[in-house]
Amino acid sequence: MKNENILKAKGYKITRPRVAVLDLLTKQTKPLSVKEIFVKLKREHDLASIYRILKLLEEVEITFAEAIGGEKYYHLGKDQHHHIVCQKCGHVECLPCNHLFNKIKNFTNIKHQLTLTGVCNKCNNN
Amino acid sequence: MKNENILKAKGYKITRPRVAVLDLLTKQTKPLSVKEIFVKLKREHDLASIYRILKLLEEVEITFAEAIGGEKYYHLGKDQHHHIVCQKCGHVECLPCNHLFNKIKNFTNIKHQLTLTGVCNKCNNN
DNA sequence: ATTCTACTTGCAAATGATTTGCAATTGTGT
DNA sequence: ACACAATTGCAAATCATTTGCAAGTAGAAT
Repeated sequence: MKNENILKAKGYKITRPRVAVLDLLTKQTKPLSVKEIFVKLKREHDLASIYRILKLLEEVEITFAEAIGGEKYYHLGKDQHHHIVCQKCGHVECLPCNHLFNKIKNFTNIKHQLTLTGVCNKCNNN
Repeated sequence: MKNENILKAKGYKITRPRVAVLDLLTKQTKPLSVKEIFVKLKREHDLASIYRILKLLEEVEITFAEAIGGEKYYHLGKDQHHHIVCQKCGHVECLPCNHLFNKIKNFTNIKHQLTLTGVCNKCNNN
């Protein structure tokens, strides 16, 4: 199902800023920070609205977010893939599994972090 | 080498707050947020100092940090292991590889994020 | 043990990311 | 085109983190 239809199906309106964010994310090959999205959309939309839109898109599972160095980065889609981030300049690249070892050659001093999230027992019970 | 000696060897002083943070981290079995460290130390030390201490400890590789949902969590040591985080309450558990599948049984709706960090080509060249 | 000095801390204020309240605006069904 | 609820834009609040600076303290020298 097309992303806009997912929104519509759940009763959300198709608004200019939402379309703008979706269209922008569709073109990306790497995750964007909220600020980057704001700027790439030429500051035509309110930053707070972009935050709200991204949170909504995350809730309906059109996008997903990752915390990289104190900032959230957003992505379309659910296909699992990963990232490699420069410790100095913050440059981010996507890391589909089959490219992993090629990309890694371009970095030194490699470290990794794996974080799983789920819903814990306690939260499942109330 | 003992952690305090690592500091001393690099010319840093062994101060009350630094010892307090190190001692606290030594007792933990899970990563702590800065706020948690501040509270567990009974607010006896300045929050800004704790930030500075943790940043220092990270630089000299006594601790390492991970961004979990917009907040940094700190750990002693370099041994690689991972975390599972409740999406609702933020509860964090450590995930040594050999325990991975046991822990996962206590969570539902599991997703994962792998982030590698390194130093990229550009940063290596200047 | 006392003094000296540079490194550290504590406090307050700044910064950066994100959230929230609210009035004005705008999709969407009728 | 109308009406209403959902959504946006703006401003102000909040939360994590950083920074400037004066006062305090660890550790070397005396």
